[in-house]
Amino acid sequence: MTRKRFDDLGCSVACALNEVGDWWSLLVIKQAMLGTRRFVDFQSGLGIAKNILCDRLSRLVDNGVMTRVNVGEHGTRYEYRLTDKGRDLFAVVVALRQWSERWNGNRDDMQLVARATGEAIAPLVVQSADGEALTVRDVLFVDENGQPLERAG
Amino acid sequence: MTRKRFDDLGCSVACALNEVGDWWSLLVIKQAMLGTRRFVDFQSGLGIAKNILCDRLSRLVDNGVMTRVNVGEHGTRYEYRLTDKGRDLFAVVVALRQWSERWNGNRDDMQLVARATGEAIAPLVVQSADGEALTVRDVLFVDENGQPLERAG
DNA sequence: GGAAAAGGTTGCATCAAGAAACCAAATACA
DNA sequence: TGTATTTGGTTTCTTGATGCAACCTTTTCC
Repeated sequence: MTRKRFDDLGCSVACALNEVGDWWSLLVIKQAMLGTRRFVDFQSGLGIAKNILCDRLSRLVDNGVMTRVNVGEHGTRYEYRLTDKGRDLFAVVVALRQWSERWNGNRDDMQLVARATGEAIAPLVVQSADGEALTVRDVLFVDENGQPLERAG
Repeated sequence: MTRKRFDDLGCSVACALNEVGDWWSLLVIKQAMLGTRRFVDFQSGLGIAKNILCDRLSRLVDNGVMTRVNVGEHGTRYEYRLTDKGRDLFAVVVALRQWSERWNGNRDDMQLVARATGEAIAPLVVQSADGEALTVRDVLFVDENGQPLERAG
């Protein structure tokens, strides 16, 4: 059967997962944030099969997350770069990193620091409009009429 | 071939994706954050096949993201609830929601507001230790010795 | 000009996803 | 109390995705 479409579920999260929700896409994006631009570097850096990498890169390009630019002097030699839309996934990548480090321990061989200070970046916090920290218990899902739906416990 | 393992890639993001990185898991978690606890409610709320839902729920339970509690009076009637680890994925879900709304428009039929004020929550911002907003260009990936790796452009 | 690298494509074997049918235990209901 | 329905789940089958290896064309290096 065809893979289920997620963009008609009436949910932004589903819509996002439709674009970057598969096993490899976010890792490709993270690798791009790390500085990788060439096909072979993505391949060796991630250990991904070439046909899968082809498929993911072109899908990311189709969705406007990355662009393919021709850098060959006499023809076809490509670089894949993040667009603004792709770079804006930084918060998602950081959120996943921090969650994994908190609950699974740091299995990472690299760390993320601020360029200016060299210090580790701060934990992401969901905040209200006036700056209060919010957990999932402090929020409400409301429909378009402002009517609240049930909430997690 | 067996699906590639992501937890031995030496990357926290890969490790996180190994637990919640497939198409359905994050949607199940988001649904749980919305208040859903029963098997049938997940099923009808997401339109997911029962065998897939079974598999995802038990995998999430195995990974400590959710718990299965028996609420039957004389036997087996289950509820699936988020653990602290699961609730801590809130920032990831919010990051994905906000990204999707920014770049794909709001296709959501519901909104996320602070329970106390009723106002929409603030956009997530990656910050340095002293509170400066950071983009992907403002950070450095360093290895365990503090040596910087390349970075995105 | 020759060799190697870059960027794919194709074919094949295996695994997961999706739909529907089926099932046992536990409630609801008359 | 007896029956119908709900709940939670398994099984079967078909289709799609994944991983690997081989091959291929253009481009760059020397």
